[in-house]
Amino acid sequence: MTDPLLQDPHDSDEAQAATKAAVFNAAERLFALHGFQNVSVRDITAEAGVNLASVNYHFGSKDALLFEIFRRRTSELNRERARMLHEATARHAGSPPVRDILEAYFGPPLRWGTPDHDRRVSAQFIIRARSEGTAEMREVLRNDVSHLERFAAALMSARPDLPKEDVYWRLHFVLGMVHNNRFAEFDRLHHLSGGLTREGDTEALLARMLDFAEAGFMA
Amino acid sequence: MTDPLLQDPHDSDEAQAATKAAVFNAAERLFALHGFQNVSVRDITAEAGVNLASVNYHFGSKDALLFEIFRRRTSELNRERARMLHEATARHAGSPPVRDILEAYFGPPLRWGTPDHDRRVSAQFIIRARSEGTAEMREVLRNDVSHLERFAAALMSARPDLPKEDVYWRLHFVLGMVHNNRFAEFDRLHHLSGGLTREGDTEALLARMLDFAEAGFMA
DNA sequence: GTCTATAGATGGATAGAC
DNA sequence: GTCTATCCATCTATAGAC
Repeated sequence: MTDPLLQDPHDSDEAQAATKAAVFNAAERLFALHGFQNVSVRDITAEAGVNLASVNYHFGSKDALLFEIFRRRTSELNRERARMLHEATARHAGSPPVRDILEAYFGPPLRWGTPDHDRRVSAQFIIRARSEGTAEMREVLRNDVSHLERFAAALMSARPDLPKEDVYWRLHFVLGMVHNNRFAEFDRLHHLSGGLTREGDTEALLARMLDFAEAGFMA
Repeated sequence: MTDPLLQDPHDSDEAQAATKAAVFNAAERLFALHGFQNVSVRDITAEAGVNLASVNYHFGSKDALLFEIFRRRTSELNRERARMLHEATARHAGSPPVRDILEAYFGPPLRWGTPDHDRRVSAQFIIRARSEGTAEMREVLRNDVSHLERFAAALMSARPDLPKEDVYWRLHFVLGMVHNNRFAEFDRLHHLSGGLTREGDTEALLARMLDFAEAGFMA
């Protein structure tokens, strides 16, 4: 009975998993709020209530931790987008209209960003990754465009008359609209408009974005 | 004749100004290429061919240097935009159409970004400032919206039927399109499109952006 | 496995010689 | 004013005690 191989491993396993998860979540929140370079391993372990060595023990290094958060969140986001695109395709007999395609791309990150949504920090993390990421993350962002290929193909199918070059450029413009939804930019807009704009109503914002982007695509 | 007050100050003044300018230009280029946090004072002084203490002597600190570059470049950019908006207003008897307003906003940063343009690094510097800037820079970006107010007013005048709230949101979308014109994003688009998109032709890109944004504003 | 103590490296800033 | 040498703070990563 004292043979360690016969001991129930659950207690230590769960404790270890809990520590790892605490580090993961603390890191994601701090990175999303303050930026990658402005958060130290000390900040993370203090926030998570674990000891300083945990980051290296569980993830190998600060950069590896950053990369693991990045991979998991982008994977989840793109899976959700793919699912919505798939559903739109099924609804429209293989070729959904532009608006439905764009909604599959806009919807998930926008809904994640809703105040009080449990994925709000994930949304900000991903936005930060694009401009502040490590060389490794940027390499992935630059080369891993497989999820975008499906959207580009769907858009070409919806607008077969449009030269492919134009579809790609318009997709680029649309990406810019999405990436610009940062806290700081909302603040600025709120200040400029004298409080007229309220980003809290996600569905209204989504509708506005779709109106704008759809018109641009139909030009 | 040995009184220092009577000496011609030009030699030392010019040498000092040359050192300061060398630091300024080296810093702008390195910051634009590699990001603010990835460039050290040592990198800058080595690139400029001056001694390590020059940054602190001429600018006070690394952050103050960063801020001075930021202030000068944004000031120049917004002055150019204001001039173009002013000219468009004069051309159209006080109320230019949406496309001309947008061109005054898009044109200057896009033309700065043209390959081989002498302001190409300035354009990238400004784009980086938005997402990587210091707290002080972000404070300015958030509060100093005076140049945007003129554009918002012009757009409201061009679309008096549109609720002001909509004008502000669409302006926000348009800003996202402009801010997304980074080297990394062009690379990604180039990769996605299999080489179909060529950002080198600035006037063609400007026309594409105006087609898209104008349609979005007219929706 | 957890935690402390510390190594090892880097970078911003500055004193002081010239 | 310019430049070297150095201080001092900060950070990641790890060795070693428990």
